[in-house]
Amino acid sequence: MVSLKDKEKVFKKQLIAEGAYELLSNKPYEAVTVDDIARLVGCGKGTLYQYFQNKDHILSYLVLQGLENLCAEVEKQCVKNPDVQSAVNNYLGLLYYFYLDHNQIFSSWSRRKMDKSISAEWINEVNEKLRLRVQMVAGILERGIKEKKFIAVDSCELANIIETIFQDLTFSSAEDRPHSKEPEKVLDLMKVVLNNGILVR
Amino acid sequence: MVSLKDKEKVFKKQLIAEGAYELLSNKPYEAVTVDDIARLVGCGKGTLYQYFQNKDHILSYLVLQGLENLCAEVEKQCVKNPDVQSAVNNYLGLLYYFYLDHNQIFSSWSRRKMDKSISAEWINEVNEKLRLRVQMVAGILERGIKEKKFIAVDSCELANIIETIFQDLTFSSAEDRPHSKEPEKVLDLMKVVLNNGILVR
Amino acid sequence: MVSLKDKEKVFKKQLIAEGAYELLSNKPYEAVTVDDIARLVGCGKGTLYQYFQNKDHILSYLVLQGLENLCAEVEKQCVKNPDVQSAVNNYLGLLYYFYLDHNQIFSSWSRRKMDKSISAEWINEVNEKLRLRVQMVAGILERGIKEKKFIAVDSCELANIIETIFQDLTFSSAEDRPHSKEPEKVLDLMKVVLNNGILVR
Amino acid sequence: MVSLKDKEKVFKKQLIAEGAYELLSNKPYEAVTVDDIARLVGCGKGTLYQYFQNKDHILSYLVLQGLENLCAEVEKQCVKNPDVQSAVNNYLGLLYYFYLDHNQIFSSWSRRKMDKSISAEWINEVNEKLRLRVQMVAGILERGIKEKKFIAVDSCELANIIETIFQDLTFSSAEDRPHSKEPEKVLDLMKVVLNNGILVR
DNA sequence: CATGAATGAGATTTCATTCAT
DNA sequence: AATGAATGAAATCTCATTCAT
Repeated sequence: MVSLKDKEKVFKKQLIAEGAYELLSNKPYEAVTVDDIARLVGCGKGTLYQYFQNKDHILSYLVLQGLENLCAEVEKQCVKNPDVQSAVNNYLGLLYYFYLDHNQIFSSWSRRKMDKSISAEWINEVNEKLRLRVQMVAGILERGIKEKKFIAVDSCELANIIETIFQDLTFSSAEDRPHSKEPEKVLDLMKVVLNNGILVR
Repeated sequence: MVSLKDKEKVFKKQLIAEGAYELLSNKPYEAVTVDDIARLVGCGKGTLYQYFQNKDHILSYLVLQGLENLCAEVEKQCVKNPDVQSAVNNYLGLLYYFYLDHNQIFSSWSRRKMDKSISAEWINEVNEKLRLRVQMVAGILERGIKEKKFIAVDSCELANIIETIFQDLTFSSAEDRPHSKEPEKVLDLMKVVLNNGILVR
Repeated sequence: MVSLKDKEKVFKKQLIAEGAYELLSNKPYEAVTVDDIARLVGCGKGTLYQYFQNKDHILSYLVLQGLENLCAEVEKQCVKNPDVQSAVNNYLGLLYYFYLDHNQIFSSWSRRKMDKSISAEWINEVNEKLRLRVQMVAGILERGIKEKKFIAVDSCELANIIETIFQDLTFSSAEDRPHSKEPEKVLDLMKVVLNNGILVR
Repeated sequence: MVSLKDKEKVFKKQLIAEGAYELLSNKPYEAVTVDDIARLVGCGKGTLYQYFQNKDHILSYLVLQGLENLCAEVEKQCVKNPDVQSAVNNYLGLLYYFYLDHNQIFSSWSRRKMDKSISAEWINEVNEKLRLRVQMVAGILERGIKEKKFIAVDSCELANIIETIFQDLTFSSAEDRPHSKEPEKVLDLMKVVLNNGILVR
């Protein structure tokens, strides 16, 4: 049984995470101060440090939570989908909107990782989740290849490419490109291109 | 007539830019100090401020110079190429290797831009160049569509998508993905997918 | 008549003091957090503040209690001892082992006192006890001088010097000096030197 | 040849060290902020960090410099003195006044060392110097024992004890003891006791 | 021109103390 | 009476930029 206190702590941690998410998904890590987060959440700076070990821990938590949610959704909408083509299209949609929200956070995270500012433990947790997801998608692609629906390329490699394309398709620097204003149209076009290529048959 | 002094100034500015490029293309902006650059270039910190207004100016200069070089290359290898299909494939290659080198710098730049740390003047200059290039590519695609070689989609939008895909394909966070070790193979696969899609005909 | 509640309070205060003693006699004041003490004692942080006004109060309490215990022992083993020479030697032993235990605490205390962090009231209480003890020893030395057993110097001053020597003999910085591993031998040597000096007669 | 700039740097480092000495020899390390030192020296906080790696480095520098000066003095006044008894008495005087000045700093230093806050390199440098000095004194005592002027005890141990006695004789907590106001008288008494003991022959 | 010492704003993090439950 | 979550002052340290030489 989980005590009331414990539930409250979990709730508050989530509250802080949400405030941090609001800021960190719109501004780069370096431009968000711990004070900013505390102020938005409506608590003192010190309080944050009761729920997270340090600023990087907050970021890592957001990355991991995002990935977990995405994985669950992929499992539901793609892995369990018997039709590989619609499974892949669903996946593209999930990825697209996911990175539309989380790109800034992921960008910040990989930067911090490069600087070796992030503890190995958190890096491992995230890598685990990333690997898991690519495997799920590779499995779907493999299925499609066996069913002769997809071209016969290395499924893992293709999964990685799709992953990367979408991550960066929503990359922050894109904010002033024309397509960013009509995300659905962009997604549709992406699907057409990915499925059929740009060459006329 | 350009005086000797002016030539010297240009030369020295380029020297500094090269040193800065070496550092800024391998580490995020925040992890590179002005001291680092000065030390690598072999001059005093103060000297940098005689050639650039501030640290952000150095970054902007690198971005702009990179784009200019790329534009010139695109003009030569793509715009002037009568065969649209090989023009596009050349462009993919140029983009791919360009971002392989310049991704960190572009990532840093867009982050700074978001923080409103970068002066409007430099942002405009860069946007100008970006727009110019997309237009060049859109022109090629348009040509291909007219020749019935490419599917009939909005050429501008498609140009943007290609642009973004490649920028992010080389995104820094990719450093531990499997494909990062064999860039040529990745590029080939990208071309296949982009040309023909993943669906078997 | 003392109520049961009062007895409980005294008992609990002592419990806290013992936990604090364990930590504060091994680490400098600054390195021991109120949290540490509460955790060792097995109660909440807030509880400590019901028995002590603040962290400094805990320290002062330990100093005072230590001194009181020592005074009682000195009274028993030295003041009431008819043989002045063995009285003094007993005193040296008491002092030596007392400071072996309490040095860190005394060091912390005097540091806090210098910072004016400690309330005048507690300082006075401690000074009172210190004075009392020096007087007891001075009394013994005086007796020895009258009995022509000790050299005729100012007894108060000599008492102070002995006090200080022993306090600092066990000073924390000594931890890597050779003698720190054989305390009894050190004590013996101290006694010899103090009694007879280092000159051969 | 040493350049003018280098000389200036050494001079300024010394200037900062002197300011820091003034504060750190009167207050415990924790009670002195980096700001305090900078303000006293008359420079910005950042300047200190150009001359010292961090706050602990300043402390270590003071400790080491103090020890070096003392060692030089001991060499001159004691080691080279042919009369062992006056050599020892000179040593007592040097030690006494040295610790009168440096006690707070040494106390702070050993506290930091305990907390493992101080880099191993600096600890080694200081330990080296401490060992050197004890050896010098042990040599003198040894000489005295051979000349049958001192009692035949382990010279190293005795040197250590003298060292410790004097370090702590001037220990900060002593500031309100009566003898602290007349340092010369205390020193004289110490010499008498150390030479002849307190027992009447 | 070139320099690099000086600067100080600003960031993260700790922890004694309070106070609502 | 007991608790421990919340607080925010205060500390250290970094680094882009300036400016006297």
